[in-house]
Amino acid sequence: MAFNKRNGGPPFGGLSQAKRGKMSGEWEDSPSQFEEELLMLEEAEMESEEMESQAGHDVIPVGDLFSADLNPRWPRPHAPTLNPSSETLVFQQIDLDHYLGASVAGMPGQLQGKVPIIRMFGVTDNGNSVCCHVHGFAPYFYVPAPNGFKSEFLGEFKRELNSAVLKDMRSNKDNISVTVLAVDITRKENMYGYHGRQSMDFLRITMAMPRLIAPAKRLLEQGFKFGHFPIQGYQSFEANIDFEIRFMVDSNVVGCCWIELPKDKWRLREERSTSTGEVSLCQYEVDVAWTDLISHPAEGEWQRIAPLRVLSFDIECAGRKGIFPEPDKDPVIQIASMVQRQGETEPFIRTVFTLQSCTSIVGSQILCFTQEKQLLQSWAEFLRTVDPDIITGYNIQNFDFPYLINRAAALKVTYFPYLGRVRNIRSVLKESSFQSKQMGRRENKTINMEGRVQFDLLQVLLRDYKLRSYTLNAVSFHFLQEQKEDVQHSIISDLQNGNEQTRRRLAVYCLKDAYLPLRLLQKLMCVINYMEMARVTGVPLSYLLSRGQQIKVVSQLLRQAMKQNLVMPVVKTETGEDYTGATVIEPEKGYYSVPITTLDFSSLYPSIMMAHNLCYTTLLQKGSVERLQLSAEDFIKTPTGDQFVKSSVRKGLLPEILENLLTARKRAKAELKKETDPFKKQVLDGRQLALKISANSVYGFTGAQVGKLPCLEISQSVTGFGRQMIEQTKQLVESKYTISNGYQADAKVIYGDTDSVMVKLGVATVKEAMEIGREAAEWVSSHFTPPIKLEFEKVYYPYLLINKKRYAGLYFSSSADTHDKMDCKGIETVRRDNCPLVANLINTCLQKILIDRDPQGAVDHAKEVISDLLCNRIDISQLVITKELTRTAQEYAGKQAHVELAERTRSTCLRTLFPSTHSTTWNSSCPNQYTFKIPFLCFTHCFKRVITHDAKLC
DNA sequence: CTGTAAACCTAA
DNA sequence: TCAGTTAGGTTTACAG
Repeated sequence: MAFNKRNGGPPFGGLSQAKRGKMSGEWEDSPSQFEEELLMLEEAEMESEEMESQAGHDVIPVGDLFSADLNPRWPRPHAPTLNPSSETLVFQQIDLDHYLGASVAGMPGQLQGKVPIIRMFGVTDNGNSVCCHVHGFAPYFYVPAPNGFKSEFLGEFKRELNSAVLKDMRSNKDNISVTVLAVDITRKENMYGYHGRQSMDFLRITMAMPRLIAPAKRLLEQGFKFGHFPIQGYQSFEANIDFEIRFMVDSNVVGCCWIELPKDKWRLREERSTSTGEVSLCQYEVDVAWTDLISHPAEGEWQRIAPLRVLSFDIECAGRKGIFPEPDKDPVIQIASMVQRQGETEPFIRTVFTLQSCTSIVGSQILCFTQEKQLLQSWAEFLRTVDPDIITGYNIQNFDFPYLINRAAALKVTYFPYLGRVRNIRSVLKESSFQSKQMGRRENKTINMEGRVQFDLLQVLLRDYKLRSYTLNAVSFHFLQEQKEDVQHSIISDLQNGNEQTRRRLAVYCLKDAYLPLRLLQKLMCVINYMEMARVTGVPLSYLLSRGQQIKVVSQLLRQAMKQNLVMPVVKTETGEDYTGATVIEPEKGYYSVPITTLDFSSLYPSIMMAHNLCYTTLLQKGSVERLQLSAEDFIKTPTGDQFVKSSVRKGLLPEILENLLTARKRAKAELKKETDPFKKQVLDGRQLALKISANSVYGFTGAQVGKLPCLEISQSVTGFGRQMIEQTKQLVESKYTISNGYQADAKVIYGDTDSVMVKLGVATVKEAMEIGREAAEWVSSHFTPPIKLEFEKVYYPYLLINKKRYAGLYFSSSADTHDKMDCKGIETVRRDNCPLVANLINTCLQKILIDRDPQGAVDHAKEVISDLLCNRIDISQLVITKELTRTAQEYAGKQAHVELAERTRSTCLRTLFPSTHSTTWNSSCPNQYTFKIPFLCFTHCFKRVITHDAKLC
């Protein structure tokens, strides 16, 4: 395990390679800081619980592991008996899926054969787990009714389609006799394009199970004949919607919302024995009709979060020297787990399962096993007993879980791979790879775990944060200023093969690796932020980590469309030409020792879509203007020549969604200001963030050519308006702020990108630059349609404009007297494809130029560093590009890789500072002289400098 | 030596 | 069956 994610440790080379002899002295000495923390946890609990369980923290023999007497904390709190006829059941839903099963007597839906059943998992306020089977909801899609269709043809259509689908099946192992459950006529309108608010007859086709939708759709598209109607192809609508999303949209359920089952409307399942008895491990297992459940919008008291159980774990494997551990050969020797209730600050279960004996660790429980099989078996039982709602860890998705599953299979631990909440569903490993423009090619492993959300912290960080390194050690240091326990992964096997003391050392390490993800999850408020995102966009929590951006927009679009009786077409994806994006104003490169005012359009693309009512439902396709006899006041023509009706004719769905998102965001921000409870504050902050991100992804959705519903007319109109606006802004500012209008100087827009302009107003102070900036923003805004708004954001003083998308400056916004920060865009300091030496050097140079205003100092500093580099006086860690390290470390393990890498990065570094394309790297007649260039020094009149050194270049 | 893709990463 | 957009700078690899 250590190899993949654990190349953290101390930066290699920086610390001496620990030898066994030295270390054995070390670990018996003082306990680490982490051990002291564990001790404090223990003491705090002893006080509050008065020795509730002494056995819980000793090394206990296997056998009575799961007895509540020995481990009272493991199981969930006792679940009071509920009477369905007189009591309601209320729970927060956290995961949702569907399965095919026998119908349950008394519940709606087909009676024969297998029926789709929605399964919701959740937790009550009391911390009890719930599994709720929702009955009677069937998948469906639409096709337009053919011309001349009448309701008396419905039966025939249904029969013909049913037999066509049956015939199409290659095998029918479920022995399905009915595929089409129902066909109904309904009035709907195609959401793509404006057709004069004409609703048409649509056939709503309900299928027996979700997987029958695709063949039915295909058969109808290819050409379908029924009754006396001629053969014809049908365009399908909403046939590509996930069944879970379909259910959630139709029943008004959003991700992580609270569900109420009214009294007398639900049924409690009996013990396992009967055929329709309990199938899950949950404390309450119930049945309800889909029309009977009540979904509460996340407002007021329904914003709260149930006391979810979050389990974090980490495994250690005994790999062979220099070989990445392989599950069919190398044993799992330890598994550390920590369990925390969402909202609390510390884990209440801290345990390590070890192979062979292990000295006790205060504040945690150690369970020792002599057989690896038994260790695995018991850990699986531990997991099922603790019954976590959320499982986290570091790289658990692609390493720990797959390793455990494969190892358990190799050792034939039959009852290991049942990690979900449904008794008879085996957790299996699936390997898949997918591709996207955003992420590139990604190989991924997945394991099904019904009812539990896998929240791999590495995946969260990869999605939400751009970091130089994603090792647990680096990430912990970055966010927590804390690091892993110091154990080199190369000695893990030695520690295991030592004695109970050395294994204890390993256990502390393993525990900490389970603890850190929990701390990070808390610090970054992942659970809250993701829950808010699930609530705002309406998708299940698990989709946020397993799926892309589009599903979130689809979910919102369908919800909005349903209100207006609009249906979404299935479009075949074909990639065409790219469309034109934003304008980047040609920069007037240089160093500015005067204040530069920056004006920004806030939420540019969303506000353009709102201001001009751009939507699928308002798009006028070719010939529509004539056909619908629209007058010039009814529609607009966008800069790209596309036409859309105005909101007076029809208000678009997308503008509506965006308005809802942005007003909800304003409200959340206002509430955030008033709120004093820190916990509620976190929730609100998570929400406003989710709302902002959601608003910004709507534009991208319309432009995604390989997507669910691309509409390039919308996206190219949006960017077209944007281009027009930035140009107009430049002209407005430059025309008003002139000497002839009584201002100190002629204003000049020196740069601008997409939604911003940087203006040299010719004023001497930051204060003036701010004042005029505010006034200018307001004045320019008045030239645009609301809610488009230009805002004054900041003043840069001084400002170094290197190139398009590359600049730096001191950022003034809160005060005119002191700068908030040094802002760097696009420069080596913010790029992750440079080694730290380059980033630090450039950063220091920028500081010297911008803060100290000492360009010569920058040059001197650069000389010094480069001299150190040439003379081999630079620490290896400064020369490493982390990405390359992780790649190379796997190619050749061990120290040799580091040395080779250092050589490679040293030359990379030299190339960066002595770019061959721009200047001569060295003078061959004078081999000790190098000309170096830091690209922006040219703006400070210290362009090329010659450095002389007397070291040999490696 | 020059020109040009491709790879990478960032700005917005 | 799944994947948000375009613009643009910089370095590297490679062909001619």
